Amino acid sequence: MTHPLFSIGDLAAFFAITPRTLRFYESKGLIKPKRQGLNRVYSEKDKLCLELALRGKRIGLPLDEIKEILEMYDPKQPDDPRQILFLLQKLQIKRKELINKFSDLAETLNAMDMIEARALTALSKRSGRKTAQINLDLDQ
Amino acid sequence: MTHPLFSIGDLAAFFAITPRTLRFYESKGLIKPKRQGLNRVYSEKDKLCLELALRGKRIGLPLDEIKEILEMYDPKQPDDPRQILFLLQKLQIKRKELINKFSDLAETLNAMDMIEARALTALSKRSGRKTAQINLDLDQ
DNA sequence: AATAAAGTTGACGTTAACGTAATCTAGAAG
DNA sequence: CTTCTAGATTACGTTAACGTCAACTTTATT
Repeated sequence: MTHPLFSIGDLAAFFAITPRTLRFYESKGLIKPKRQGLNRVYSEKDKLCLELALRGKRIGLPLDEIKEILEMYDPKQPDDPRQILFLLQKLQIKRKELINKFSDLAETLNAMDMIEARALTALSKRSGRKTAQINLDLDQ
Repeated sequence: MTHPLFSIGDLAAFFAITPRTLRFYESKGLIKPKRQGLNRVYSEKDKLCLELALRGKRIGLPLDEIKEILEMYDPKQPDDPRQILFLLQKLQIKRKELINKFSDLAETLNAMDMIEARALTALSKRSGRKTAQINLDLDQ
């Protein structure tokens, strides 16, 4: 069961990013692939880290924050209880930030619902019938 | 009931941003304050737009996307049903993007839950008791 | 042996989103 | 009348997150 390894091109293609991005993330300490000679070799774990990182990006987190989260994710658990406590505190803080984003997202979606409702009534006032038809067209 | 008006300094202070940011957003077409002579004068509506914009920023939207959303929000509804339909389509697209962010956020929070669980068990294995105490300290 | 394909390391370029500094103006306060 | 103070404009500076290009190496292919 030797875990699969990936070249920089493989991984870039898989996530639809460029090799440059992978090298850049490495330079920022987000991923630390092994080497075979000069060439980078990515493990399954590196792939997973990258997935987490890209998810972080999609929700608008800067790379240094993503790095912090990845460091917490590191399977090398700290032994010292004081360090664990510190990690738990950081987790709480990050969690609150993310939950705030959650409500910001929810409110933004709410606002868009209102816009849609307004547009739909404006439309039905003009076209009389056909509203149901139009809704069908729009939902997928 | 004359609606309240704000200077650039007022509004900046209210949202804890700088006047520069307000001028910049104006230059990008996000807000269009009136003028008294040279000075910008912000209405309640401008304030609301700004609130939406800042919310958009917090969830990681770029300014040009925020601008698109604000334009949809514009109370000047289009008359032409074709334009309304176009707006509804754009809304659906944006909505899906935001919902994707939602799930990304949820999964990221999930990952953090797993990290926390791991850290908590690692902690309890070491410190035996006291786990409940620690949880109390951390929640809030 | 020569060429193509994929990878490596610099190093400079680019875009977004402001920060910052200089200079200018209009109104308020002493 | 001078002196703040707030705001305006212009313009250059900055940071993050890569893009792009040049020059070189290694491996695979014809």
